[in-house]
Amino acid sequence: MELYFHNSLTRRRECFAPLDPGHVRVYVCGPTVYDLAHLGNARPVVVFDTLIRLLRRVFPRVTYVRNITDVEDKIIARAGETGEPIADLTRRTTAEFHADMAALGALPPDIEPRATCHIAEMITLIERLIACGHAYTANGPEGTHVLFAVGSFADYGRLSGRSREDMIAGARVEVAPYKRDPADFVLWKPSTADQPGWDSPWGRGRPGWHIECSAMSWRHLGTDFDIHGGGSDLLFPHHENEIAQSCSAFPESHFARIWMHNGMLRVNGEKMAKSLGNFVTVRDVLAAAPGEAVRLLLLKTHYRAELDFSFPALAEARRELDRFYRALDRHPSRPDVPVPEQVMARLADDLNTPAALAALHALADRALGADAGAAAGLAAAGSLLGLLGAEPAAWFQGSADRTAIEAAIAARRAARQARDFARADAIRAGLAAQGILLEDGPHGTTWRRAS
RNA sequence: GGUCCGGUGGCAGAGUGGUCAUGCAGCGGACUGCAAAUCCGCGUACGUCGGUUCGAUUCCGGCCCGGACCUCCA
Repeated sequence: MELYFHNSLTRRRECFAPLDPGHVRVYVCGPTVYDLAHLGNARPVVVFDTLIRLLRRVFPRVTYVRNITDVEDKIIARAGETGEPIADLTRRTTAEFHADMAALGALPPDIEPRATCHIAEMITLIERLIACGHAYTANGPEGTHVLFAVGSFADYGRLSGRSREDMIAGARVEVAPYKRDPADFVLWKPSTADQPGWDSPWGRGRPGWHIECSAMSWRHLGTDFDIHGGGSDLLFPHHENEIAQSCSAFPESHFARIWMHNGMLRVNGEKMAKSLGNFVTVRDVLAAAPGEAVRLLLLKTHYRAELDFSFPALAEARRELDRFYRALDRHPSRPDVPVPEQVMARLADDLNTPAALAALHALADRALGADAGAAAGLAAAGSLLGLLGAEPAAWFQGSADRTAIEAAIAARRAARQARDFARADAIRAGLAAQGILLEDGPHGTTWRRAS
């Protein structure tokens, strides 16, 4: 099956042809670990998890690398504010990130490199860049910086589609005096005694942000690989700088072939961001709905579009899952079948998850109409999307007090048989007040938690 | 100011040059003691003004509106 993806670099939909059809290699920018993940941080994780699941169905081997940024000025700042040692802060936050992403049904990457474990590779890369004239050292008040010379890379600005003039005209930051060109960016910077630092040819210091991804992708995927992903806000400068560094250090290489960027999560029309204070953490959202509903909410919008988050939308995603699970519940024994063609075709077209979900609804319709094959197809399609992995009973009933509920149902049955409908309805209303809904069917009464 | 993306029915959200998205909500009906669930049916959607075309929501241009990036950001 042929896959097509929108390539940010060419701004076009392209047929996906891996460099090695026997081994697809993907790199996605991971979190900076200094605080709990918010839902915006979770979107690329869920989106690219879904992409990886699709790639694994189509290609024999996939290596998925997603880094952890554990050296960064925000981490230093946070540790300074709270007094928590940096190593503890990054370890704890990484564990919280893992737990939150697992709750959203995201499988771990194959390799999760940490920046602090790749300082040597970064230094090697920076030395190469200096040697071939793409980087230079400059002395500031705190010590020696190494900067990338943007002017030395002819293609700079190609990914983000901006000219050098644009970048200079729009510069809102004060330009450090040691820069030869205002657009030059830091590869290595000096650390004071109380900041984390590593010995280097330029003295004790720490890396700039961008070099780590060039170093880690090189180390784990090689100089050329297939897909590089991340949020659209990383397009510039982060990804632009990665390209400049990697392609300059390895002039014969092309770095990533396809760049995929997910759209931003919004709240009330504005980007969700820590700096705006309008974020909801994954924890907040998980307190309001099961992780699976959160995942579905994220997949209901195409990954490249912006997505406006709201709690009512989350509740709607949960109701949608009720319908899927109801369809599965009709057919308790479901053979393993391939993912239906309709679903595959839609995912193969730039990971069109909303269109694929419409196909899942069509399968649910048929399953509710007693088509067991459709139920099996629905389960298979759900599995590809990282959804519908629970047992319907677990989805509908969760951890409610089964014994008490069944006793109430028995009492209500007796009342109904005596045609005491007032009492029967009172029992039903009492359960409803506890969030338990009853459904009378031809084979007796079943119950579920309200959604 | 520069670069880029988008404006679809009550809401969410795909897609297409010429009968259908889909979901949620709503309304009517069937079923039910009443509900719930399920099933059947319903609602003249494509920001605006021009252009191309036999025909445009879909292509092109202007305008209006929203958002992202240009600084840390998923």
